[in-house]
Amino acid sequence: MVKGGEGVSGPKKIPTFVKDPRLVEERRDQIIRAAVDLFISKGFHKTTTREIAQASKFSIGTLYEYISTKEDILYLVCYDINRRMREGLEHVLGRALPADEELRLAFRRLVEVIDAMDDDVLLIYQETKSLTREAMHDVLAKETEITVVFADILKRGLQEGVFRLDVQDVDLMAENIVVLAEMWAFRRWALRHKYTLEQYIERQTRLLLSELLSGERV
Amino acid sequence: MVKGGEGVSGPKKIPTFVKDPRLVEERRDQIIRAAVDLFISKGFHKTTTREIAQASKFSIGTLYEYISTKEDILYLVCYDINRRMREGLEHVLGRALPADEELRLAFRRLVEVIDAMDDDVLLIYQETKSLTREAMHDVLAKETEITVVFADILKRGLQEGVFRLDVQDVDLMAENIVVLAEMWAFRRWALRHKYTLEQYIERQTRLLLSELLSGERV
Amino acid sequence: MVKGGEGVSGPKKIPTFVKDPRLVEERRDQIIRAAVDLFISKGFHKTTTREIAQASKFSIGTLYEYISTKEDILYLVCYDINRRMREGLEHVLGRALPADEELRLAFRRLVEVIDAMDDDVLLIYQETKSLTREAMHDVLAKETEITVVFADILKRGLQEGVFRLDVQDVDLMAENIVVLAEMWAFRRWALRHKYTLEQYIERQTRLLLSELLSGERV
Amino acid sequence: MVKGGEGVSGPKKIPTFVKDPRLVEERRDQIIRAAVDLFISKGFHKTTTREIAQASKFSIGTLYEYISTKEDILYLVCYDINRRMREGLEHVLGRALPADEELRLAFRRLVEVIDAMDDDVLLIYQETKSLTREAMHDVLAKETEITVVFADILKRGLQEGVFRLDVQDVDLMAENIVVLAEMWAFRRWALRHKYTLEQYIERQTRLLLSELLSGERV
DNA sequence: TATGAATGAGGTTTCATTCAT
DNA sequence: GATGAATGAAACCTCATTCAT
Repeated sequence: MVKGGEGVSGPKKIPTFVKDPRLVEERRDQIIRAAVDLFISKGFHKTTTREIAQASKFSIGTLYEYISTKEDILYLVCYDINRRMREGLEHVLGRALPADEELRLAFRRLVEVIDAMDDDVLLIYQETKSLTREAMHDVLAKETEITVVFADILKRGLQEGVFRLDVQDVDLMAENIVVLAEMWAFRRWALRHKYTLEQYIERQTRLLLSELLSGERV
Repeated sequence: MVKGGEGVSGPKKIPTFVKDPRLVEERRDQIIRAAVDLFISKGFHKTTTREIAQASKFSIGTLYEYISTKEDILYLVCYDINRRMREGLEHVLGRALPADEELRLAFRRLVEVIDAMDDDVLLIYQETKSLTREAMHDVLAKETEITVVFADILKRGLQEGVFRLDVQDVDLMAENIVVLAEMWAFRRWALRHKYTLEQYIERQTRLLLSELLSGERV
Repeated sequence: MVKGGEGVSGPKKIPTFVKDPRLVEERRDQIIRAAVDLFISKGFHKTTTREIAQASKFSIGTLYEYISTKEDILYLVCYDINRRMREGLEHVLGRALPADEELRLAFRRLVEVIDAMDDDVLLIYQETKSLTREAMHDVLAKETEITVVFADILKRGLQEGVFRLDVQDVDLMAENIVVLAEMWAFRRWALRHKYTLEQYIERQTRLLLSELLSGERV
Repeated sequence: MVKGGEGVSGPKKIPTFVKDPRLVEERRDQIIRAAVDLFISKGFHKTTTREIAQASKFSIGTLYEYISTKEDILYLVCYDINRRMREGLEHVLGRALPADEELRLAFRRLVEVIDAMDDDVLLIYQETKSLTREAMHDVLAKETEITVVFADILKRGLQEGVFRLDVQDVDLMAENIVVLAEMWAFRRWALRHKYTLEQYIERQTRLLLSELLSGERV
């Protein structure tokens, strides 16, 4: 028998033997919660499926009812991390604010979210390459959504004349912003003992805006 | 019996059975050259020691005369990558240039070096965590040297009054610069199809200097 | 993940992945039966785990579901040998006999048991030292039980006035008796071509009792 | 080229490339001295030839000039141990003493020698089986010499009417005596914390002679 | 739907021995 | 005679995955 079910938990359909989609989602959440911790502390390759099953509180057999490959679990985990990052950002968007205020707020929020899930962000950086090409694209696409948020703010700021920035640099600038936020996670070994979270946010914001606002001191 | 030789190839002494240090260095270079390619294409965990031996053109037994653990190879590789990055940068330093000129040059050079070894940089980002704590510190220390280069340029620029920058932001700015350079490697999936290397360097340089130079357009 | 099951097969708990204790015991018996023969004919170190798996009629993977180390197998084997020796002796104990009669009977029985499992006894002598300190103590403790049997008989004989023996020599004498029985195994190269089993038992018994019975010829 | 030399170091000729017999003997002594300690502490199988070479203070290549197999080293070691035991005994023989006095003395001496080299005796018990059939016979033959010493004393005691013993039991009794002496080594875990060396010798001697001397208390 | 025992390919590492120098 | 680098078969053990119950 071939796995045919269509448990939905992201763009990529992972085969399952189980018919009830609700059950599939619930179980996969258990798997993700268990696996993310293990991947963080031991890395993907050094984590065994047995360990994941055990931490998920079901048997190895049951685990394989809901996924077909260990790599599927990595996909679920990576996708979920990016989803959580994206959703964490959502919170502060959509309010009717001046572009520079929204940028300030969104950047702060992003760094805060990353701070709260820094191990997860690190995991993404380190293990994404273990995914299939297809799965990797899915994960990166989710990541791109975050960049787009900032690109949109920048564009609006340009239109509103708040930012001083060549229009063709918008995308690059958005990319920079996201990377400088994630850097709080992947360079924490260099940053944590020099700055507090608050200091980091403030200084990066200052540097950033000094670049964007027309010449004035921020 | 414990491996006792002292083949020098970085701060951390890796035990070897072979007594001739010249030979040790030569053979370890072979190992590094072979391993780096394999690690890049398959990842550290999916590369087998046998493959490394084969690609190094000697037997598995010989391989283990020069290292004691597979992880040693990863250490050698990571250390070597950072060394090459650092050395690539060296090239453009020490000329008597104005700080902003030197920064421009150094940044350009760093991105060029990273472009030439982008796979290697990616490798560092992805596999460093597989090292022992001690080995990891060694590797990160080597990486820090690069940041220091930029911090020094920034300090000089401040003293010379060329840069507009709060003195307490120097280190953070240096860190930013290095990350924005390395980003060319680890975000290449997002950047390569938007910018050429030249475009990337120019735009990032522009953004960077607009931040540092006192209000003037660059 | 750590093996956590509790398959009982002696004082020392050997970890297993398998949950059903009945199965664990059954499979370990298979392992013991297969391993003891191999250890006898090739020695512990020259026997490979694959050979043990093969002789146990299951795959190497299955073997490692029931033990965690090759040394565990040696422990199981050694412990089992001592158990069998001890149980073989049990047979003749507990009848209401005069002390000298019981001693005669117990010694005869012990030598017979040892004769039937002489290879096993040799194995104990040769391979016990390959065990961990803890495991070794377990095995030696089991061996001590046999000495205690004889010490008890001697004590009773003293109380009943049957034996002529300094009370402080009881333990040493018991030790001597067991060693002289086991000697039939570990000196067989010197003894087998001079005496039959029956001759050996009779002569040793005679020498022994001439020592213990008060002056009379036996 | 085939090893052809005839370095003499016992009955069994071990091939060597080296012509000078003096050198061969000297070097082999070095090997034996180094190897015996290693075998005692780690066992024969867990000791590597590299370790032996290192402890012998010459290179692995040189080691193989004087032996042809790791097993040869075990042979040299075992043979040497038995030689030393035999020679230790020699010391007290050949004086014109009454048989019972000589027995007393010889037994005491044997236990003392064994006490001084108890690890070595243990080694013999544990590793002899790793020898080739031929080599093993050589080693056991050397051991038999010790038994013969005691058999001779017993025979003389019989002729002189000092001992009460069936003549056909002489060999068995001699064997018993040697085993009870060696037992001080191979049962030391059970004996050492109950008796001092002196107590052990005295008590065993008493038990022994009570068996041999005609009914009198000793 | 859930279980967990069974599988075996394949991973890392060791080490006795050789042989060119 | 001495050296020690090179070899590669083979050792122990792991673990993703299956499938009968």
